[in-house]
Amino acid sequence: MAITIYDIANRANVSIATVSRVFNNHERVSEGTRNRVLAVAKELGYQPHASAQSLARQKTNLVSAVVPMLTNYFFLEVLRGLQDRLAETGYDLIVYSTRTMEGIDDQIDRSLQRGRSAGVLIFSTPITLSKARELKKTNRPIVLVDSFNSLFDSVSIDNEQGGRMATRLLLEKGCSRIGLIAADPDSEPSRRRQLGYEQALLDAGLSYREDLVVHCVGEPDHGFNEDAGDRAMTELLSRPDPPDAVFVVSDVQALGAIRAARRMGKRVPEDLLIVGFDDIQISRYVGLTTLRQPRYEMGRSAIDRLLTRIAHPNEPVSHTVFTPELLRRYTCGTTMQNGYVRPQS
Amino acid sequence: MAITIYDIANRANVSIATVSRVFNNHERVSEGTRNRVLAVAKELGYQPHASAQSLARQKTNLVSAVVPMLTNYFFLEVLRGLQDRLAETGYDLIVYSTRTMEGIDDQIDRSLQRGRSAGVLIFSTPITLSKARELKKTNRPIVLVDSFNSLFDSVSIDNEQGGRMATRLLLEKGCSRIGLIAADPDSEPSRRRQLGYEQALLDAGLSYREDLVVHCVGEPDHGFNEDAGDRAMTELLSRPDPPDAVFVVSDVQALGAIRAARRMGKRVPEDLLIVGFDDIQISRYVGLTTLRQPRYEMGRSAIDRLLTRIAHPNEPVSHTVFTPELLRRYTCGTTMQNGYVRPQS
DNA sequence: CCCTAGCTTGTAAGCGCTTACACTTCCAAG
DNA sequence: CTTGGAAGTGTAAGCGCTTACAAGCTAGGG
Repeated sequence: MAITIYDIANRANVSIATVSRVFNNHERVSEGTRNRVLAVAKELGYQPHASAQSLARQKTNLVSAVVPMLTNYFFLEVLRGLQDRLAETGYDLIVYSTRTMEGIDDQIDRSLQRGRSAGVLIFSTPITLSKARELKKTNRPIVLVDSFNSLFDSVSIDNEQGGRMATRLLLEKGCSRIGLIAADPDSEPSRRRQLGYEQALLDAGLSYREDLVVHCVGEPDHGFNEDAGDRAMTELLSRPDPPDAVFVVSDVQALGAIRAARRMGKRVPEDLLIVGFDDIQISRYVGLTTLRQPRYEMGRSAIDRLLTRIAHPNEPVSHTVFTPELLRRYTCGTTMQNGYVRPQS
Repeated sequence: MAITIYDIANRANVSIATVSRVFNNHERVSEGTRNRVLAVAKELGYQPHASAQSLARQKTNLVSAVVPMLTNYFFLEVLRGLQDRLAETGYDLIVYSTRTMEGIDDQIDRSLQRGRSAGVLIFSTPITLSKARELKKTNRPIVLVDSFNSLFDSVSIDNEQGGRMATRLLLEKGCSRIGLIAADPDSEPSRRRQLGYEQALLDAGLSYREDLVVHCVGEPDHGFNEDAGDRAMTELLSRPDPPDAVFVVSDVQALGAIRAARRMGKRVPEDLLIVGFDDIQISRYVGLTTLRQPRYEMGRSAIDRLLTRIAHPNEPVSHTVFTPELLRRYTCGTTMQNGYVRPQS
């Protein structure tokens, strides 16, 4: 078997307590003993056993992240923020991810298992009321990222504000028939972005026109996919009085929407302005105007919150909200300079 | 404190052994007892303690992945493959990632800690001979992904073959001054791809011309970044007899290379053909001809190997090599149909 | 020379679970 | 009526570590 603290103790002629002390950097160990133990440990290639440690210490140095659709570039960037921050703290990260929203509850339960991790980050997952109560009862440190629930700490983005910013930009550009391509109404971010859209219209004295709005329902990933965007735009453009600009609630959908628009003979941005949301990696290359989420910062911030929560279980719940940043690019009529995207001929 | 197996045992009037049996689906527990225990457990919201379990069982259901540069889209896709396969097995995944190659050895050591995980996947990391011996000595299940070492199981791609395919394509297109933009020579994939390039030239009766080759050295991420590609292309095109086609060993670099070429007045693909490597997500939109790595499959395959290794520690080492797939797109003169990329005006 | 304080180290009791082994019933076969 | 075996359950010994408490030792003060 592998070598344990006992083997070291034997060889170094000390008790296991002393060996443990050496490895935990207790003072109160004489220089001589410490060196002897360290030497033996090195010679034998000793490593403390992680499970035994966390059992005895009554705590673990693992943290979990539950992530739906790891496909999405969004998470990658957030994860990077997490990891960078985590590296500074001595915690390691378990990633629970699922392709679909179906399995997500199981993953959450799993990640919550006692003794597994010190706390859990739950990404982009709307929490039902009953689930929230259930989670609260576990009394485990939990931080919601990219979603909101008053019972838990959260780090998210101001989706409404984003929706407003997008719509306002299109209004400024002189558009009057501003359409909306939303995702599945199940999706909270989508709903909030839509809300922002409606407010901006109202503020501008325009009324909400149902014939300018399409929801992507019954699609995979809550409608957050390219084909859904394509279909939605196709639908929108075949209606009697089609829009002269469209706010699409996500970049992935926007990509499909652009494709559809061009296929149907609309020039973007000459005939039709488009604004997306998320600033996924591709958007820069395609010249898609969009709202950037500070993903990296959100990741760091989320870990910070979680660690604080772990340290102070009873402090009041706190919510961190980031404001998205508007990136004006080609699809809203801004001239391009990056060498990839060219105006249509 | 949290509820333990003892609490359940008390309330259900059985011994802790029986409770344990119930939770481990032992037969030899009468229907009645089982139900009673389950009922009590549910009522009290009991969950077994993960660390205690793995300590007692002498094994864990965690698996680690050590990943350099989580930035890279490459890993995301592989991780997806991993997770999908993992979900079928009951294992969970710890992700160790680093921004740079510096910290990678620490992460490896950390991931290798006893009792932490049942096995480790090491990504895209060249292993020095001494490190290899050291790792071998730990006797832990290890699988190398996207790199090769005869001492360990590995899942990788035939980089040489890929380099050959890329170069041959450019030869077929009638190019005679085929350049190469490589990454840092420290990078094994880059070296191998270059090797393929050289072979293909030789096979075609052409000689290797040093003035057509640029290595990206002293750059972040071993030269695998857009700006490095930009600088390399700038350099290449300002030489006396510049290439009429360039094989760039990675898509990220290729993106920068294209940007530079266009800035310097070269039309791609009219004046200059370009082939990349990796098929990152953007490539499709930009119309970059490239070699696709079957990332998803590699992920699945890697987990399979690791699980096999965990189950049979003494079987001989095995190597799985995938062949890349050539994707002919716009930058090698193929007509585009996807609606994003247009020929230059 | 004794006593005490301060270091250093050891002893042992957990942490929460698994599991070999032992024990008690109960029932069918002899 | 024994007896043997199967079924159901309990006892207790770990798994490898941490840590409160106790004990041994040294040196300095009175």
